[in-house]
Amino acid sequence: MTELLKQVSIFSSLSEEELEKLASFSKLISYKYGDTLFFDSEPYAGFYIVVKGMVKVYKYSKDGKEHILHIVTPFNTLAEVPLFENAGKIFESDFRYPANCTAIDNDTTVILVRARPFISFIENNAPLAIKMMAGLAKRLRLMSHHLEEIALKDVNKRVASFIHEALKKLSKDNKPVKSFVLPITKTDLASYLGTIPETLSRTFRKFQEDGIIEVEDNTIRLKNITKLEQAME
Amino acid sequence: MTELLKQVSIFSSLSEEELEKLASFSKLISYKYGDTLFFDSEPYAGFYIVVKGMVKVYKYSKDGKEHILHIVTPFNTLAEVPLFENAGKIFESDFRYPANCTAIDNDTTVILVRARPFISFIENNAPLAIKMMAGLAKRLRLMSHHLEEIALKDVNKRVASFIHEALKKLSKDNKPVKSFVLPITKTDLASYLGTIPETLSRTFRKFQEDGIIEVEDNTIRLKNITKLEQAME
DNA sequence: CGTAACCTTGATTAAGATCAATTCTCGTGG
DNA sequence: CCACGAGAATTGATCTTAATCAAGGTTACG
Repeated sequence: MTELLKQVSIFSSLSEEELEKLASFSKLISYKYGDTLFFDSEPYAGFYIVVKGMVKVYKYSKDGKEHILHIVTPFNTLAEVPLFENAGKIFESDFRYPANCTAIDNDTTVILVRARPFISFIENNAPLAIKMMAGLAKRLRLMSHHLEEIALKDVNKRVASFIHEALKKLSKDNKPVKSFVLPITKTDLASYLGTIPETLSRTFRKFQEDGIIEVEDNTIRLKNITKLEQAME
Repeated sequence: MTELLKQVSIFSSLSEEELEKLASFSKLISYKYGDTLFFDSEPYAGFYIVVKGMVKVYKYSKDGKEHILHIVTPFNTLAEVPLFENAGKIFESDFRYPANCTAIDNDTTVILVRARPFISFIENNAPLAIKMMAGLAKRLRLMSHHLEEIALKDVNKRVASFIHEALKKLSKDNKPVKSFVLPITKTDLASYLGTIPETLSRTFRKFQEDGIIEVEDNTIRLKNITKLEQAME
């Protein structure tokens, strides 16, 4: 397991010895598509690192609508919030997971890091604390961006921005990528974008008719970057 | 200034000496209503602590719509995210404020804590790092709650929840509070709730007609808790 | 195969934004 | 001290967006 832990960026500076200590209170677990890692309000055991596959973190509204807060990909962490929120008072407070989490890849593997020993571990390791803080800060920025998208933009703009960002993320070294495969179902994507499958489907169709993109199953191919950028604003 | 710093919960464990060190690279600044502390994308100088008054942190959409991300009240911090996000690489990266921030009280005082010296300061102080992490984690939870509200609830439910939470926050020791004064303009509240003043005004009126609350200027008085709770779900 | 989940398309409806107009308050300057 | 103008709030009429409702088609898996 230490080999896996080493690949997690926040742990990259740990010594072999520290990694083994970390591994000693961690646990490797595998899931299939649709398996649930934890439910909202369930007692908190610790945080997770996805090492393979993918999971979604989401909430339900009272009437059963689902909204995906984020999708977590390999070597990223999730559910660290309760850990730090209660850092000082870990033995007194009963604390719980703040959302639901389910595997959305049929071959998903995660590491569960138990909360209590980890808190002791981090208390003597300021550099690690600062790295984890960077992770939290990044998450905060992503969530603030997500909120901004949902609060300020209509569905067309959200979808256009999503495609634009996805392509940008894949493009490296001045090599623009112009197509990608959706790693999740369109239903989940709709939920992540704060809409419903019907509306997302219509939006994709409209974008095709307008010559912005081409959609074939789960592949999205960019046809006209200028039009895409116009659709974003 | 150390007297003020001492009242900030994350600094509560610092020694007199440490507080003075902190004060040495901090700066007390006063603002009037409408004064802007910083703009989105402006170069990052450091984070702020509100010690008096109130500020709003907000984003603009392309067509000028404003959405308030959060309202910051005395002895809370803001704009710490860039600090940690770049913690390791503070000297290389040009980093910037991620949103706009404006005073919304005519007598607002803040402390600006400069980023670079603070990073060095925290690097040798794991307990402080962990406390700041708790602050970030709490912010993350609040933002996730905010996102949930906006993504999953209609305006009626958002307004009802807002009133319910405001009353709950003020109620202590089994002493239910049944009225409160809005600390911000209704226009700002509308922006925070992801709607517009017209819609908020109509919602308040409907709630009055339904006998849920009474609104007089900026005072909201609860008339029927059961109906309020029904309106929330 | 058969069932269930996913996706698409069409028709309808409802929520809430936009547009427009009026009133009120408050701070500023004549 | 009063007048003026700006921002805030309210109300009404209208319009747009996207959710809901309904149905059919396609794919994947047991």
